[in-house]
Amino acid sequence: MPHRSRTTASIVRVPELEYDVLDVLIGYALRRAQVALYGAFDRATRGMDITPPRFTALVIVGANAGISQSTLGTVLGIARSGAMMLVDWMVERGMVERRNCPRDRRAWGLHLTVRGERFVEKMKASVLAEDRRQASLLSSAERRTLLGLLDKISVTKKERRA
Amino acid sequence: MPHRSRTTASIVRVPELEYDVLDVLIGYALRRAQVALYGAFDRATRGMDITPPRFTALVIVGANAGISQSTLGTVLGIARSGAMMLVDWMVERGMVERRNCPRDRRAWGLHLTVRGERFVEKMKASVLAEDRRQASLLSSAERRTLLGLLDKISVTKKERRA
DNA sequence: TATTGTTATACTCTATAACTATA
DNA sequence: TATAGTTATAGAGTATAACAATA
Repeated sequence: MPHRSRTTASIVRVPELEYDVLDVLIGYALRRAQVALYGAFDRATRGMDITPPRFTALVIVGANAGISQSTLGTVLGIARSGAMMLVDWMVERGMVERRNCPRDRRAWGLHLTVRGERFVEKMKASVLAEDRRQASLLSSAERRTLLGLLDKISVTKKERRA
Repeated sequence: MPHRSRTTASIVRVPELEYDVLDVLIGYALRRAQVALYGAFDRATRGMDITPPRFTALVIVGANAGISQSTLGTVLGIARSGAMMLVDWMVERGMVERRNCPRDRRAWGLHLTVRGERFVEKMKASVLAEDRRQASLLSSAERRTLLGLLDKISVTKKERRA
């Protein structure tokens, strides 16, 4: 399940066309909405060289100092090898440090550097503002409703069984 | 903006972790929901060698006989070259035919074959059923509300200016 | 045995740029 | 000039499999 690239794509609704079953599929409606929100994300992070997985990784490390690479991968829904490359990227840019983990000598404990903390704050503020701007097409009540409904359907089959 | 691969990924919510700003971002909630719906899509199309772009392309061609490759690309939000490879794939499997376009001799008119029509019907029924099953975590009123809210935020900046 | 991090490799989807035929 | 289709190339993101160190 690859993540989206930097390029701002757009799904244009062509009025003359029939969309058939696509008009009633929650999955397709989600994709259209996500493309629009990715546009907002792109504007918010322009010039920062940030992608959605990088954003998520930085926020998670910032809020969970000492987290391991494997756990980070689980949160992002990617394999260990991918999490590692993501961490490499953050380390190369001086935003994250790998420190020894006292409890498990196999694992690294990930921590934001001071530079990383500054960057994460700036990035979060910018993304949050653009997300709100895009979502300003909704009232705040509608926004809460949307978050609630999305949360309800975000359950995987595995979790439902558990 | 690459599409998702076949592998059913999963974003696991780790209860011990702080999610910080991710909990209030519409964009992140959309991504989680989309991952769950992709799981449903995967189950629905297991063994069919179908991906979301292939599904969308087949449905659109089926509902819009004679459509050109470029228009198809616009609907999917991908470049012409990508639309072409998608059409190659459908043609190789005997689902779609490229016919000469009477109005514009540069373009192809795309049409489903009889085999393609049968396949599309089967595929649509299966995907719709799984989408409903996943969305059955919602009442039908909630489902309509969700579709409406998603539609509201699916407007790109370009469209808003227009 | 199972798990963490690592490395190497391969695959999918998409973009870009250049070419041709037609508009 | 601009657009439709084509071709070739490159890049991002992810998966898988295997290995060493540790649990």
